[in-house]
Amino acid sequence: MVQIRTRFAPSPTGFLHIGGLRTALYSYAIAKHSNGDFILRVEDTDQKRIVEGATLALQNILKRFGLVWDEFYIQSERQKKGFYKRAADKLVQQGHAFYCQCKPKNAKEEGFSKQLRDSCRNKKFTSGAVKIKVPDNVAVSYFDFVHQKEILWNTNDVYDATLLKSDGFPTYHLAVVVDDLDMKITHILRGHDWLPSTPIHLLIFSYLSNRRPEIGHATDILSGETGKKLSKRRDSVFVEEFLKEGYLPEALLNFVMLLGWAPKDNREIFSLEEFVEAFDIKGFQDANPKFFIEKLDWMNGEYIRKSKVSNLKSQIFDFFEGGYDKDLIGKTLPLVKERIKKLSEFESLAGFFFERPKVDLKLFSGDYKKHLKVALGVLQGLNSFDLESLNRKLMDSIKGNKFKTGDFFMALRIAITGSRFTPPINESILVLGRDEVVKRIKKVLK
RNA sequence: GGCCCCAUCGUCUAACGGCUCAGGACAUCAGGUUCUCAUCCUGAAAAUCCGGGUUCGAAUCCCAGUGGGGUCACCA
Repeated sequence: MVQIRTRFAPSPTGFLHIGGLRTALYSYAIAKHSNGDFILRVEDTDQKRIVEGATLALQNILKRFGLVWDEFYIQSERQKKGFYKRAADKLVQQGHAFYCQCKPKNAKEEGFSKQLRDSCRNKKFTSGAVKIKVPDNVAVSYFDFVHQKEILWNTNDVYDATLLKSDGFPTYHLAVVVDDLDMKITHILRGHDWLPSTPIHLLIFSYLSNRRPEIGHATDILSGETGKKLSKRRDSVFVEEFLKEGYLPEALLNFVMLLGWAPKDNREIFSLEEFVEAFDIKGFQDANPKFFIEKLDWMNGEYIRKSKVSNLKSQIFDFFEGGYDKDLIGKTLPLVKERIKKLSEFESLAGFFFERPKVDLKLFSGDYKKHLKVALGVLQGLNSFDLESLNRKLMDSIKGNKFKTGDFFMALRIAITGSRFTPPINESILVLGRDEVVKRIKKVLK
C-alpha cells in the first residue's frame, strides 16, 4: 500500500487566511487518517511579495492549531538548487515549452485576454521566460476527489501559461507540479480558485512523469455579507484576526472544518484528533458555504463553557497580556465562564472585580438607598462571611422589610458592579470581600 | 464575454431512487427555571430554484432554463 502524503502549500504573505486554515486541516486529516505524512511547503517564488518573518509566523500559527508537519520545504531554496530550471529545460527540449521575450502583462490593468496562443511559441528564442506550448484540441481530464466526478477541458480553452519567469523563478504552475512529483505527494487538496488552472498542471504532469497525484478542490468560503469570496477589505479573513477577537483556536478549527465537510451522523463538536479519526473523503460538500459568524460564536461559547478553569485562566491572562491578576481571574471564572462567548467579553463582564466601577445613578430605580442601607447593615453584621449565611441573612431582611426580591438585588448589583447585567451578585460579593463591597455601597449612599 | 464549478429551512448541513406530510445544529420567536444577564429545559415557525423527461415511485438520475460562485498575469 502506498503511503499517503499530503501537503499544505501557502505563500507567505503575512497572515493565514481562514480558507487556508481549512485547507491545511483537511490535508492534514487526509494524511493522518491513514497514518500518512503531512508536508508544509512554503511557496515563496514571487520575489516582489516577500514579507519578512512571514514564514515563521505561519509555522507558529499552524502549531497553535495542532497542525504539525512531518517535512518542511521552501521553494526559493529549491530554486537555488535548480530543480525548476531543469524541469523547464526538459520541457523545452521535448518541444512542450518555448522561450518567450514578450513584455509581461498585468491582467489587473489590461483585463482578460482572448489570445490563448503566444506569439513567441515558434520563434525559437533561447532565452527569456519559459511558457508551455499547449497542444490544440486535446481533451484533458482528472477525477476530482472532493466533487467525486470527472472534470474535463479541451486544450483549445487553455492558454500558454508562463512556467519559468525571466528572473529564473518558477511560477506556481511549474513549481507545484515539480514539487508534488518530487515530494511524492499522493493527494493534492487546494482551493476551488485553482480549478481553472488545473488543465495546465495536468499537461505538465503528463510531460514530466507517468504518475500523477489525486487532485481535489475544496469549496471556496463565501462571505455571509456579500455572497462572494471572502475579501480582505470587507471581511475578517485572517486567522490572527479571529484569535485577537477572543475566539479559541479549537473552536475556530471546529467551526471551519464544518464549512465544506460534514459527517453522516450530523455530529458537530470535534477535536482535531476526533476529526482525523472521523474524517471521510466522501463528506466533502460540493457547494460553496457562506461564513456566518453566529454559529462560530455559539461554538466558541461551547468551548469556553467546556474549558477547565485552570486552562481558561491562562488563556484569558494571555489574551489581556497580563493586564489582570491571574489568581483573581481564576476566582471569577466560575461565575463568568458560562456568560461569555469570546475571551474579549471577559473585560466588560468581570472588569468590576478588578477595578472599582463608576456607578451611573441613572441605572437605579425606586427607593434604592433604602435597599442599600439594609444590605449594608446585613453585610456588616454578618458573623460568618460565607455564601450560605450571606444568602440567608439577605433573604431574611428582604422578607422582614417586605422588599421585592428583584428590586433589592438589583440595587445591590448596580452599586457593586455598575451594571444591570452581571454574574450572580452574592457569589461576586464573596470574591470581592466584605471591606471592598462595604466601601462600594457607602460610596453610592454618600 | 470564454471556460469551469455549484443549487435542501435565513445560515451550516442529513436523507442505499421507496422507511420522509424532508431530520439535526445555529440564529429567530414563545414558554419554564432563576436576584439581573447567561446557562439549562420545553415548544413553534422555517427548505428540496423553475420547467421538462426516465421510473410503479425522484430532494436523490437525465436535459434545458434561471440563479450563484470561481477563473482568464513573468501573483499565488
